[in-house]
Amino acid sequence: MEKLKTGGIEWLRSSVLEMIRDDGLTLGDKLPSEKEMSERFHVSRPTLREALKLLEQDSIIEAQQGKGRFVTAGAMLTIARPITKFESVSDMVRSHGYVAETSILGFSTIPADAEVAAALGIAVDDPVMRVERLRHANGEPLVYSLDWIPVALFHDGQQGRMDWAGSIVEMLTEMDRRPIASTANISATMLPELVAKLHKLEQFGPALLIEETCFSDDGTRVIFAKDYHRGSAFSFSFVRK
Amino acid sequence: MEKLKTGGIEWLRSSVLEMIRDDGLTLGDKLPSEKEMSERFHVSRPTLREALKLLEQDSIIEAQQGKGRFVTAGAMLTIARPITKFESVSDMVRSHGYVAETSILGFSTIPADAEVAAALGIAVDDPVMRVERLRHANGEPLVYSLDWIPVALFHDGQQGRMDWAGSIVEMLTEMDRRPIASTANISATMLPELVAKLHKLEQFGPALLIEETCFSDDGTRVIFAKDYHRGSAFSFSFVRK
DNA sequence: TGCTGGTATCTTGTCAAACAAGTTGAAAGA
DNA sequence: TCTTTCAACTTGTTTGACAAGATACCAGCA
Repeated sequence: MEKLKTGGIEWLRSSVLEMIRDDGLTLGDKLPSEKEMSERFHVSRPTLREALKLLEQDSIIEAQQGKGRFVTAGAMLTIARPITKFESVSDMVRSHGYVAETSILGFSTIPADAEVAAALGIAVDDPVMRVERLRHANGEPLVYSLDWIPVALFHDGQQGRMDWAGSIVEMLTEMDRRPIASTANISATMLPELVAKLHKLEQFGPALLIEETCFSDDGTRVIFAKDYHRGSAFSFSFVRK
Repeated sequence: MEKLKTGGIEWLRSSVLEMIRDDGLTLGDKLPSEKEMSERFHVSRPTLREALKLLEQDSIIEAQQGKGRFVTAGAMLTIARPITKFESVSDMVRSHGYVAETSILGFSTIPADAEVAAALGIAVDDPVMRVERLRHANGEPLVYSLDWIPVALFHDGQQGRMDWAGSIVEMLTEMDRRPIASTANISATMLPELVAKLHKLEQFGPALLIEETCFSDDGTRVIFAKDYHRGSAFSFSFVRK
């Protein structure tokens, strides 16, 4: 029998999902038996079961010994761009339908304070590059961002030649330090008074503040970011279960 | 050989996690081979693989054919109470360290407007129970909540005898309509002016607004809720990857 | 000595066949 | 008609086998 060249378990997982959709299975409906599905997808039962277990973990299907597998409520709740999907602020702004420009409000190398040091897992007073930026569209401010990046990540003083207007994610990618995940914290606040006054953002209104620490694939913490999203312009979706 | 009486795949999954922790495995370290682990946990290789695939989906481990399985960055980012975990507002407030009281600001049966009808999947003008509540601790307001529940869920006019001061989740549980998941939307805003004025909440400040539609296990939409969390008192964590 | 290539052996990926255990429904018996 | 029994499904688990990629080692050769 031919192998699973098509792309492993992940392909099988989405094949089953596709089957559920195409066959019009809805909540409570019974899936074909493991035997039947393993024949339909040309895989063995153990292999199929690995894929089914993934769907089970997402509460999309449910198994009942002796009876079969059934579509559960999790299948109904899917979200296009959940906040739990890691993406750069630039991509996020784009996905909200804005064509935004980026202004550099300032950047400098400074010693890390206690908060930044703790977030990045470095020592207090270790040097970090601090970048302050504002994204805006049609003259309206959208996101006020603060980013801290450990200077230790840069080679031989290359931080001087950086293009801070672009995506920091892309910049780090070229340095082989692409951030792939983060732990984040979300809250509501006003812009810090000093910031609002300095950059004429008194009309910004309530902001959705996302503080996140980004990790590269080797576990290095590469960015600590505070992004103030203008409340009247942004909202994020997610699934709770 | 004895069966997996201890609790199925989920038990096996956490056993592996526990092993990673106890053996002090960190990022990039190699896990024992499948053969070795299946012997250690007294399960067969296919069964073990089902559990390992779950960890793989969470980016906690990574498999490389011919080399082995390795701990990846996802293992480093775990969060105690992620916002993606479904829980009642009461539990959430408690977990933030508040001993809160609930005040009923009002409740009434009204026809659903377009927004509520769309969220609950019912027709406009279908009757819904609207409950308006405020949670507060030490005289300080914490969460202003609006809940809409389809009247169709109640039997023979029992909505009059309800105890709205308790958790709506618990109430629905007794009606065999326990909400188990939701799709949610988060944004930052101020309290609606009218609400602030009517209930003396002018000092509430910026609020974290979570709008969510809750589902019971049979897929019925049982609650549409708008919860305004006081910005200065709440923040939520989650993992992005 | 130093390099090359093959081989044995480790790993994960997949498959086939079998049995255990829970569920269901129909046939057999009272 | 009602009850019991049993055969046939289902998922859960095990065993054994082979394929394919990675690695270490060792013999052979220049």
